Amino acid sequence: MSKSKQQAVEDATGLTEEYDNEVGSFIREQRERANLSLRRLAERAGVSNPYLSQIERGIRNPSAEILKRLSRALEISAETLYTRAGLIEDGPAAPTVVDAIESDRSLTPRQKQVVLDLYRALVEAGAATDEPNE
Amino acid sequence: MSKSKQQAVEDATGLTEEYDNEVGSFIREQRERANLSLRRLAERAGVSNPYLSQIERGIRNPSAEILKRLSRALEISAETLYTRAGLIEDGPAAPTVVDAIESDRSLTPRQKQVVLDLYRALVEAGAATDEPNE
DNA sequence: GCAAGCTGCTAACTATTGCAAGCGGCGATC
DNA sequence: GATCGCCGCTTGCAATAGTTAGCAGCTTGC
Repeated sequence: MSKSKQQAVEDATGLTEEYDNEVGSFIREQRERANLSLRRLAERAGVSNPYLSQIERGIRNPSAEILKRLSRALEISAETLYTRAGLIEDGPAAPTVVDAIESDRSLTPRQKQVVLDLYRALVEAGAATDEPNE
Repeated sequence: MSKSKQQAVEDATGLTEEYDNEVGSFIREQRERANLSLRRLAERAGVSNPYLSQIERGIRNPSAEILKRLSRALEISAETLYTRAGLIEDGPAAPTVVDAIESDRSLTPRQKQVVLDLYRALVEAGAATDEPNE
């Protein structure tokens, strides 16, 4: 092959370990959003709690296996976490909230309706009064 | 999950689909399909060649970072490799509701919290009492 | 024959992951 | 106000990821 792929090598060796620090804070964010203590999430994911603590603070760089368990325990897709960790180039196409709720398995149709109603109500209110941007 | 059938050229490698959940044999197959020697792929991916050898034979379990570099060097998507490595579930285990809400653009962070709280509360309740399906 | 070039693999080593044990702090119950 | 339980964090230590150096085999050319 031609040497046109030097960029890839250079990129690969140069490396991307600079912005993987945000995985930790992202995980912590998701954990707190789920109202889980560090220990509870750790147990749920099958990871030791000190290690999770270090992951969240960016001290340790978790393997994909650990990330996978954490994504499961946090009920977010592994792709999202990998993207956040810089392990996947482009993020997964964000599904719409409505689609996601519709295809969810842990909710009854009635419950879906409730969540959807709330979601739509908030969107309506937000659109009328305030911009989503923080 | 049907794999691509671009096996028009058989290469007489005789490898075929022997791989199970192993990433290694899949990587080796892709490498040979690209007519790359082990050393060349290793260099291209920025990995040492003995290590790549061990990965291909399933002796070592590569981190996601290494998989990412290999996927680039092989010019296949990282998702494919991760799925092959069993690091991404293409199965139903990952509900995307949380992701969808998280990445939604029409909600403020506060509103997201509200919807997520409701969603999780319903899931919890549903799990505790009655499942919508199996 | 034999050196030069490749192929993939083994061995020994270092660096990092990931864990168990244990720390001090904070709120509740007695 | 001591004890219990949970919180997150620090500290060593075992396991393993990933390295460099070097092995044997197999061609090609001199």
